Amino acid sequence: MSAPQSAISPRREEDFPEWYQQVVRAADLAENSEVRGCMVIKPWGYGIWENIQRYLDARFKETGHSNAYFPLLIPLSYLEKEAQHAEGFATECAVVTHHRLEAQKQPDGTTKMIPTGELAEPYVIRPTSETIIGAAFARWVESYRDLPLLINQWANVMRWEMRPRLFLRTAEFLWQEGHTAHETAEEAMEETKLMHKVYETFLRDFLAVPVIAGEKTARERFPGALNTFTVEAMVQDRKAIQAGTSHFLGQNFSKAAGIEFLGRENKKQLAWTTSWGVSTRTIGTLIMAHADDDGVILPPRVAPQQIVILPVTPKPDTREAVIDSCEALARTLRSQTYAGEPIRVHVDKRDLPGGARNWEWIKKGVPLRVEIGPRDIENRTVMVGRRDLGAKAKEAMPKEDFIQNVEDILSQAQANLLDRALTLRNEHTKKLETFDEFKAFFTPKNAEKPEIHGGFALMHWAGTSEDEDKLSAEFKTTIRCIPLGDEYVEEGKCFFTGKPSSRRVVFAKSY
RNA sequence: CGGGCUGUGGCUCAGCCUGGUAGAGCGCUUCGUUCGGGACGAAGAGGUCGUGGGUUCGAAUCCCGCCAGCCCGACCA
Repeated sequence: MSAPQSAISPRREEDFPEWYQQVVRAADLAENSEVRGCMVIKPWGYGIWENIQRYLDARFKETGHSNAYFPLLIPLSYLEKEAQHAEGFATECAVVTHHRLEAQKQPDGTTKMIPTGELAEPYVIRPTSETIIGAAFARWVESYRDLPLLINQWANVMRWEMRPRLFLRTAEFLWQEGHTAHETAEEAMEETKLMHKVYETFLRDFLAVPVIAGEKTARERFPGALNTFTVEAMVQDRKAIQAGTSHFLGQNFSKAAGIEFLGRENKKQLAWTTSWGVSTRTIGTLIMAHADDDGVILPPRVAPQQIVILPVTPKPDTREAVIDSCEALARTLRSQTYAGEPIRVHVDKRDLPGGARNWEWIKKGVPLRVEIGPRDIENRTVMVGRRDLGAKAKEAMPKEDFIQNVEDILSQAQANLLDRALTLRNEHTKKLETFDEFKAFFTPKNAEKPEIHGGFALMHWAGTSEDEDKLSAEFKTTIRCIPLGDEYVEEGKCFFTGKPSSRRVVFAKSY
């Protein structure tokens, strides 16, 4: 009878991880499958991914990259070529050891399939493709004239994670991985930074998620990389999430794979390589950054549908006129653009109780809901609900005004989400000086049932990887990055070792 | 991989201790009444109780093995 306080239970402050799972379910984004750790991405969730792909793919092409595709299976020996890399991924690899099945009739009449045909050399299902792409690059590169080689692939990869969570950490996930080879270290570093910048812009402008861009410490680096650049977002439980990484691989992988070329001085040289990736994890980031206790809130730019029109049909005799009016409005809106693309509009004509249908779209996070009923047709008005202003927000406006201003309204919704996320991050980012302050910041007040606490701590740091281990063991905090901006540069003293430090780093708990 | 817990209609779960052969709420279908609104009533569909074995006249319930999932650790995009 009476509607619950909020559509999602528990609410964020009650149990954030459970809230997250319920939001994913309520919005019909994805579900756990029968395959351990692997999810089924449902149309609404996949629609988000398609938009992410479309945006990023355009940026990659603009910056000179081409798409290609490499095998899912990697010869085991390839993974052994780069020692650090091999160790980094060793504990999470699925291994293919057989290539055929034999049907065996059981006494009870059933059939069992027995793997036979053992492979001489097992294959590993790619956890990432540096090694096999490196082998291809070695074949493709002979001269400095073949460089730079700028390749991206859209693919699935598999990492046998211990504790999977929808979107955030699944055994199989979708991503793009860029792989490039260059003549000089400078060029490769420039590429690494360029793609890092692309990711930062993507998160901010497209997903409305502000990020701190920075460099990883040695402890947090990609296995085999000389440098890893990251973009770190803060989500609503104040934890950090790594939303994209760009790696400067130096000559490690060229050495391992033999990516050699004849240089301008007729000398054999090793190429300098990079790799960079963004995964379906960004969908989890998006949810945790923006969703509220009534479900997902999608920034318009990434929403599969930006506007859903809901015909209000109280009486059968006006139903057809209302639907016609909705369809006409949809056509008008679709002929307009937002952020350079035709506006995506859906008319939900399903014969469902109006309230239930409305709530479905609230939980899915569609940016604008537009209701049109018989009275609106008479008055030439529409009821507009902006999801970013809350589930209940609803405003009547003349239809012509809405059509005139729809692009602005979408822009405002997009900007509002970014502002809100930025405000949250600023509120929970603190410059701290002492170990005691650090400890207080990262210690929950209620140890039994830890409340949402902490955030980003900007600390002076001059410690070692072992010191990072200690802090990680005691507080579950890690250095998320050494941020790039000038605002982090200042003289001070490391809070842990007391040694002099010339810039602050970002400490946080993370996903 | 260690420690704890759990597997029962689509979903959430009760029943298990004290064995007698399956229940609720939500969801779904149909009909009616409502309806600018996450409505109400009635009727109905839907379950080899994770799996294999054992004990028993009889097992969702007791015992053993296996599998899967969840939570807490270690690992991670």
